[in-house]
Amino acid sequence: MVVTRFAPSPTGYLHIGGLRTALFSYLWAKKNNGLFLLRIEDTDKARNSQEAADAILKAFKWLGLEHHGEIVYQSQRDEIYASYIKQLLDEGKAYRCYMSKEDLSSLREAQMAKNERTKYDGKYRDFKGTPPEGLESVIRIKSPLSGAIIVKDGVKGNVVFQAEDILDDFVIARADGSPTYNFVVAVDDHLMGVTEVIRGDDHLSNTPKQIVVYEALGFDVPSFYHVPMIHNSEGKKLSKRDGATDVMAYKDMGYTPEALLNFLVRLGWSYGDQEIFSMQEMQELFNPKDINRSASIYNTEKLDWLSAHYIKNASNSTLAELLIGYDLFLTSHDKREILLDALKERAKTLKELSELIKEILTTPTIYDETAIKKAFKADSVEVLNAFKEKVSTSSEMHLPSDYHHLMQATAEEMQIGFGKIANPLRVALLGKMSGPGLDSVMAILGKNETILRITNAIAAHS
RNA sequence: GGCCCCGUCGUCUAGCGGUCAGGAUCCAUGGUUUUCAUCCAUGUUACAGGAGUUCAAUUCUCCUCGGGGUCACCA
Repeated sequence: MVVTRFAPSPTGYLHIGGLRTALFSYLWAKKNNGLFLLRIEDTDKARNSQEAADAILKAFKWLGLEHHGEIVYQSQRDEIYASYIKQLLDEGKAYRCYMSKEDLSSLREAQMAKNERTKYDGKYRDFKGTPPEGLESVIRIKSPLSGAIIVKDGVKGNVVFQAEDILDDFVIARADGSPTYNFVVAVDDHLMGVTEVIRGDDHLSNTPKQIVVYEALGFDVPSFYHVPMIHNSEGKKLSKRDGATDVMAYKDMGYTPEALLNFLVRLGWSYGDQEIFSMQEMQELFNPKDINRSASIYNTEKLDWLSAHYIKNASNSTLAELLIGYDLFLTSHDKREILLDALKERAKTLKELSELIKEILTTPTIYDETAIKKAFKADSVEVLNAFKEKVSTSSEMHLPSDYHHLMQATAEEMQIGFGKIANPLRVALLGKMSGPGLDSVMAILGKNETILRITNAIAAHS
């Protein structure tokens, strides 16, 4: 069975990059009828917060990404880690190191001065004497001093590291006894039964250390897929300074989960020329072996296009429901279909759509000057009056076609082109030159509001 | 700096020795439309550079250059 996981450290909100690796992990588990697990990496008590963990969960909920089983909090697993650390100690695969932080940093300085790689020198690796009195100790794992460590990576291929280049006896438990990242990752991934680790490629150089832990503990090493970074426009790793990287900010901007997820799944992954993926399709088609090797630059042009696509293809009832979040209760509006049909292809986000709706439903009080100049000619008042007269004396005015017929009749009777009536009417109804078809606008507004707006415009400009 | 990864249109990408280097987005132009938007059509733009291997390299190898990541008692 395929078991994947997402393992954020709760130091802040869920950002775009994390969401993408979470999505990849989720999709791969789904595709294989496997498990997608969630683990909160909060071993560093000083840096983590429950609020941050909750924020991440909230984002998952909005996006509809569901994880299996209980959430694993590393901060609650001290005894488990302690027992494995004890095991390594007992087996002689790890040892106590009494070097003080001061000594460690002067060791580093000396190495840097000699232009050597900074690493722990193994002073206590084979220490057999009596432990120094009153000194704190950390626990270090015995790493191989030489030889190659090969990370078999599903996207990068086999990556070979030389032990002497990168390894030293790294700390697996701090002075206060708490375990460190590279240790707990390996322990938890094993205990949780994780078979495939999909994560950012900033973790690639940590992987050899984790392999050291896996091997010391006798665990099977899972498969790795290191996903390239998402860069900002400067080509650097996406950070919190890059503006809207909080996933929930996209909700506020009016993007839907389906648009955001579709956008993200195509960042670093592709399936031929296909651009549009429903959640269903993603689950069927995603495969981590098709992940790109190179980093991508974050740019929301395509997100906007995707978002517009999903909005104009959404059903009116779906949109009406989403719009409730913008204080628009179209569910009870009898002109809902006409309104949404007319406006949904003009909005890139739900927020825009809501603004468009509010705008059209608001009686204009100011009229765009250039529009007046362009459309409100000397004979316009006469034309509008004639049209208004027709509207007021007609009884059944409901459909766009009802209004369209009256516009046509007016134009014919006055022997003028259609534009002679449409242009001033547009300004009268909307206050500007652009907008949806007028017949739809009037059907949405209804007879009384239509007459009112025409009357207002005439009064303001005659 | 050591180690590791990466390098196709501005951006997201297809390509897995022989292609007019394809699609999408963006931008521009034209058409449709009473206007705008949508939609449709058309167009501009890319294999970082240099050596090799080969009958043939975007594709394989090496070097250079460029970019990124990582080197903690953070994750």
